[in-house]
Amino acid sequence: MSKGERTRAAILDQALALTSTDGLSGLTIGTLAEQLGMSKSGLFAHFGSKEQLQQAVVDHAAALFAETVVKPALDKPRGLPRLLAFFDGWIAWSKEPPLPGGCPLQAASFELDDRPGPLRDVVARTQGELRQFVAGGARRAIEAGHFRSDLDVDQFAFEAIAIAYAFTMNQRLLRHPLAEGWARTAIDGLVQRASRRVV
Amino acid sequence: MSKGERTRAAILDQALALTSTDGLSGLTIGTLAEQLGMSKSGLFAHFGSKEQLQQAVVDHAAALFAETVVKPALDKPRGLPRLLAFFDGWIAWSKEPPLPGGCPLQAASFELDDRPGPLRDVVARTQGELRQFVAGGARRAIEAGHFRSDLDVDQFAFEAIAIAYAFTMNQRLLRHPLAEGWARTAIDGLVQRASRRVV
DNA sequence: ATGTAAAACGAACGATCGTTCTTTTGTCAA
DNA sequence: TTGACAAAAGAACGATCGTTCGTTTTACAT
Repeated sequence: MSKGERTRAAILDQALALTSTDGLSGLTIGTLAEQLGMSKSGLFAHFGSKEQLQQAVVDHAAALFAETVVKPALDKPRGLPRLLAFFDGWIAWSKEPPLPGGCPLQAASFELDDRPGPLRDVVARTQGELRQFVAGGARRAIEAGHFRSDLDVDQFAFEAIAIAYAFTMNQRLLRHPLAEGWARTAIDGLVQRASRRVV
Repeated sequence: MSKGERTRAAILDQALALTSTDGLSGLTIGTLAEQLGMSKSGLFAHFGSKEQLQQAVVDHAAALFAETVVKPALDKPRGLPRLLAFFDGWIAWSKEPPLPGGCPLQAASFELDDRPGPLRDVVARTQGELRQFVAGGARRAIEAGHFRSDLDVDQFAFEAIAIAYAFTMNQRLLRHPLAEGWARTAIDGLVQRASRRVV
C-alpha cells in the first residue's frame, strides 16, 4: 500500500466519523484537514472535489456496514439462522456503531431524498441493495423451509428496515431505555409471522 | 396582525419549505432573504440568531403537522376510527407533503441525533409527543373495546412510527412504486394484530 | 395629520467555505 | 545515490456564512 493510498484511507476513516455526527453536508474539508493535521489543499488533492469525497465516504460507510454486520452473518447457515444473526448485528450496529454519531447512511437517506445528483444516487443504491439483501435472505428462508412459502419477501424487507430506522430514532434521538426491547419484540413478531405455521 | 407578525409568518413559511429540501443546517439566512426579496439584516432582526430561527422552524413544522394530520383526525370518533384517520392523513402527509422536500422533522431526527443543544431538544420533544399521541390513541382504542386489553400501546406506537419512517424512505429516496402498498399492508397488519380477537 | 416606535435596509465585519495555483517536501525504483 | 514522480504544503481566490451597527423607511396610535 503506497503512501497515497494509506493517507486516503486515513482521510476516509476520519471523514466517516465526522459525517456520522455532522451529516454529509456538514462534512467540511477545513475541519477534516485540521483533525488530520494536514493542509486543506493536500487533502483536497486526493479527491478532486468535495462531492467526490462525499461519494467516497458513502461507499466507505457501506463497506464498513458490510464488514461489520453482513459478513459475520454469512458465517451462519443459510435461511433463518443467517437472517437472525444479521438482525442481531444490525441492532448492535445501530445501538453502538463503530462511529460516534450513528449510521451515516440512515441520516443521508433523509438528508438527500430530494436533492438530485450523483450523491443521492449512491445513497439510494446502497439502501436499495440493503432492501434486496434482506428480501433475498427471506427468500432463502422460504427455500430452507423456515418461512412459509406464501410470504411476501418485499413486504418482509420493508417491515424489517422500518424497525431498524425506528430503533435508531428512539435510541439515538429520544434515548428511550425501552427502544431496544421494542425493536427486538418487533423483529420477533415479524419473524414469527413469517415462519411456517407449526400449529 | 401587525406588520412584523405578518412578515415573521411569511419568513417561517418559506424557511420551512427551504428546510424540507436542504435540511435544518442547510437553511441559510442569505438564500432565505433572497427568496423572500428582503435583506439579510431585516430578516435576521426577527429572530436574533440563526439557532432561534431554526427552533422556530421546528415549531412551525410541528404546528403544520398538527393542523394537517392530527386535527382532521380529531373529527372522527375516539378509538379505532380516529386512529385509522390519523394513519391515513399521515401517509398522505408523507406521500405528498405540503412541502417540497418531505417532512423536515423526520430528517431532523437523524440530522441532530448526536448534536446536543436546544435545537436537538426541540426536535426530540416533538417526536416524543408524536409517540405519546399514537400510544394514547391506542389506549383509547382499548377503552373503546376496539383493541385487545393486553396490547402494549408503546410497542404499538413504536411499530406505527417505524412504518411511517420506512414509508418516507422508500417513497422519497428510493421512489419505489410499491412503497405505499407496503406501508398500508403493514399498518393493516399492525391494527389487525392489535384488534380484539373476534374468532 | 403628526410623532414615535417598529421594521427594514445597506454596508461592513471576521470567519470559513471549496477550489486553484505554485512551490516544497517526501517517496521509491533504478 | 541519484532522478523522476507522487504527495503535501502554502498562499491566495471569490463567494458565502452569521452577525453588528447606523440609517432610513414604514406602520400605526394619537
